[in-house]
Amino acid sequence: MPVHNADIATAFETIADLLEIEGANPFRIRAYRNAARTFSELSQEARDMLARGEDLTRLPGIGADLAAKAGELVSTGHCGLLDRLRKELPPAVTELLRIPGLGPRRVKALWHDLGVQTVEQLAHAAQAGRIRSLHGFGEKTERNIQDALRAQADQERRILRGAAAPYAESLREALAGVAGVSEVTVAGSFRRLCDTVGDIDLLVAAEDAAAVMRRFTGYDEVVDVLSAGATRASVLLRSGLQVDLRVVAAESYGAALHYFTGSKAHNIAIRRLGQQQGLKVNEYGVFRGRKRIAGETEASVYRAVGLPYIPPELRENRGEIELARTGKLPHLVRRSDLAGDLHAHTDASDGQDTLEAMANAARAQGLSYLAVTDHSAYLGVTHGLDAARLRRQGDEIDRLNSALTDFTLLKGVEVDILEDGRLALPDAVLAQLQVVVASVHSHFDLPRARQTERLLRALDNPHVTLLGHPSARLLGERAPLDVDMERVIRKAQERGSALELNSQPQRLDLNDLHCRMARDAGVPVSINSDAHRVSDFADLEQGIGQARRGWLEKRHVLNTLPLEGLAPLIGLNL
DNA sequence: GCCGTTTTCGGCCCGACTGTTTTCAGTCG
Repeated sequence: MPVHNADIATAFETIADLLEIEGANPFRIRAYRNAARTFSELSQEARDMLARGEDLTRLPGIGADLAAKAGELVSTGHCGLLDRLRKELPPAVTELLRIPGLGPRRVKALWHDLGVQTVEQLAHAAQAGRIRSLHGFGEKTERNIQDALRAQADQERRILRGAAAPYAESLREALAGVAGVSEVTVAGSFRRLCDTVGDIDLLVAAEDAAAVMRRFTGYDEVVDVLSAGATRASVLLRSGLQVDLRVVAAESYGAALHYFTGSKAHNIAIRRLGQQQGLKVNEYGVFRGRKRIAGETEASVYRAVGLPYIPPELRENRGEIELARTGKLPHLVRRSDLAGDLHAHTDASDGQDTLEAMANAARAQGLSYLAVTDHSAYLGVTHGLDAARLRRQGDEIDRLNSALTDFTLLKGVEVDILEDGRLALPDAVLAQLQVVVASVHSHFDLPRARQTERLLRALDNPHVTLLGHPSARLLGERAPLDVDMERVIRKAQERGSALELNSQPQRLDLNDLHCRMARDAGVPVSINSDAHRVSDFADLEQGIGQARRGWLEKRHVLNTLPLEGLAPLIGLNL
């Protein structure tokens, strides 16, 4: 069995968990966690790097020891340290760390003193009232554990950013209405435009924190107050969403916004950077000794540590700080840069609106071209088009184009990629079209080798313009295809094809890391709506957010080109 | 376990809130 980066990351994460419960040096534990992140975000397989004789210690946070352990995992599938830890501690106890309120010390006590290893055993121990007798535990803690177990059972961990937005917005409005409040911002992963969010983080600048706290904990959607102090509180909404609030004075707002936006890894890196310059960075400001030298705005915080402003979408400690230091931050693509859209449906297949309505809606969104890409006939459920219907649709597009000014409809199709990588329409039909989006809509669980070959073969078809929603994931519903994306991107590069960044909130596919891999490989990304109704063009905003997280600039995005610039790249005669 | 414009040793981000304690450890973000 080949060992993938995700396997290495899981091994290191488990080592970190077990070391933590053992009470090891916290910095050693952090080293394992950092390494897990490095491997999980790596754009190429460590296995391949080693095969090429590359040195893993060049990776951030990987020294001689961790490089050797990664090598051991790749060559043997095992890690001596992990095997030893597993003998000393039942690996199931790491599950207990995921329960809010349980950290390493308490997990260790539960296991050592009560023999509790699993979540089930924990529930039983709590039920029987055996936890309250442990040193450092009490009745309240025991009750909190039971509550946490119940909450975990019926709560999805992360939800779509788009689904969280209305809750965030109405809370924001409620708090903005409190007297003395000058600013309210939704921070956290929501502000970093992550595709999903685990909770909502709200930051408020106010003269009177107590009034804000009262309004927050008394908000009518709140079903539980998890904690509430003088400047910080957490609540649970009826929807199951957790919301964290922090209130600061206006003079600290920028520093607090920076702190509360994260990511955690970015914050740590910035604080270390400050530390090296004799500065202390916290949510109240940047301090030299006792003197505050910055904090009113985020820009002032960055300036104080010697950096230009870094947009929230980049704050993941994935190299943005180094780029900022050298003045080489990317100029991220914006919604207004989009000139067209290369993937949309009409009521000819599974869309809701007519060709003409979709054209008008796209134009109203400021776009100058739209590829009409209804489904191919293969999928019965979507009323796919065969050769004859595609021809008739083409005639209608010709008629509309002659009537439209400053706007062009392109003739296209979203053709299914069959199980073996062939396409669901004959080449002769595809050859008549201007835009061919090839997508996977079936056989999602093929083994990695076959799935990868399938996509490579589809890209080998000379008529394919771009690969639609390449991982086929549906957030919260369907895992991404098990596929070697590095090879797929390389193939697209060889073939001169593009990859889609599908803007549907549930897809956002390519993900941020794969966008960056495409960028590095010189493969253009097309940010498409995959609209099925006129209102769906609004989703492009989310696609742009994902693209920005993937470091894409205007020049990396295919459909920022005007039609005249796009045409030669996709083999189009205007 | 990593790392170096001050270090090859001795540091490693920083503060709020809770509960169990009687001054603070544990957890979280």
